Amino acid sequence: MRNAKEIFEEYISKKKLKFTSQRNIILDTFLKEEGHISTEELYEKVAQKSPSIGIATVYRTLKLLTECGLAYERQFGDGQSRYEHSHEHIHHDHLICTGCGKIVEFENADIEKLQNEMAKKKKFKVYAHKLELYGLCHDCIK
Amino acid sequence: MRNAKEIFEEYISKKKLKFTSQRNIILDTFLKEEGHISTEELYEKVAQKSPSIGIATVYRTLKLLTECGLAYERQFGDGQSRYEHSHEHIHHDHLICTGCGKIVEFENADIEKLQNEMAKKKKFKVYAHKLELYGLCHDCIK
DNA sequence: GTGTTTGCAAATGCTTTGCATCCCT
DNA sequence: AGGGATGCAAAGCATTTGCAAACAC
Repeated sequence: MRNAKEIFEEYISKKKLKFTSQRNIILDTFLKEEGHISTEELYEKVAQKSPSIGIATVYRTLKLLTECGLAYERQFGDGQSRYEHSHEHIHHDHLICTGCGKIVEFENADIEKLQNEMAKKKKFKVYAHKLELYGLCHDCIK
Repeated sequence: MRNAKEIFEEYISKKKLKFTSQRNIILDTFLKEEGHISTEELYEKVAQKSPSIGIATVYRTLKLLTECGLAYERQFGDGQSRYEHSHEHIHHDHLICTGCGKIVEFENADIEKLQNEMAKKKKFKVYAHKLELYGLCHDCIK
């Protein structure tokens, strides 16, 4: 299985783009991150290693990572996009606690199967999906 | 079954807010609308009836309608929030064509059942969910 | 009357873009 | 060498907010 950097380099060269040190650092930092990171948060982590990198470059690189399928973009309704890596992860969905903001991931093959059946019925070819359940977690119910 | 205006008036009085002509017009306009309307689009429709209403009031009223459960807020990734009415509609999800932007609604009780089971397993009490399938519609596959 | 709401404009927050310079290839 | 990439600041959007005047109750 190709690793993330190989996928990125392949995408870069196929599009006749350039593999710069900034893109390398941003990719590494992104891959080390678990969970759902915002551009701002990623920028702060990147700036620790390389303070001269501008946030615009982080935005531009995150867009590239999304295009080549290494990152998933998600909007949880807090006014900014959040990203997570798709590589090395099986597909999963999210339970979001509206009390404390906690995000729990889950994965359910039966739901996916039903989704695909539904898409077929509506004559869609589905490439991606988002499923988010909003509610209160165990701690916040009290 | 209470109609939308009753629900809104009830919410307004419970919160000791005021039922103004602007809120009335915005609610009426919103209810006449089918599908997924953005704040800007709703503002334009409202302005046809009552040009003096400002867009800030539309934003504020839409927030109220969301709070009292009459509107659902959705983000389809085009950079703005879109709203649809929840009243008089059974719950449904969306198929979104990334080719032409078409949005098809569907409803599937089996998926909802699985979602609730999953929430229970993770000890969540779920109040809302969003399910969106992204892909190409029949016309765009060609 | 009094506290909320409104319209306006200014402010905010996230994201994108123009441009001169820099740097892969 | 040459075209894409970068950092910066400015621009762009959608959305929110401060405030004085207007209004609902």
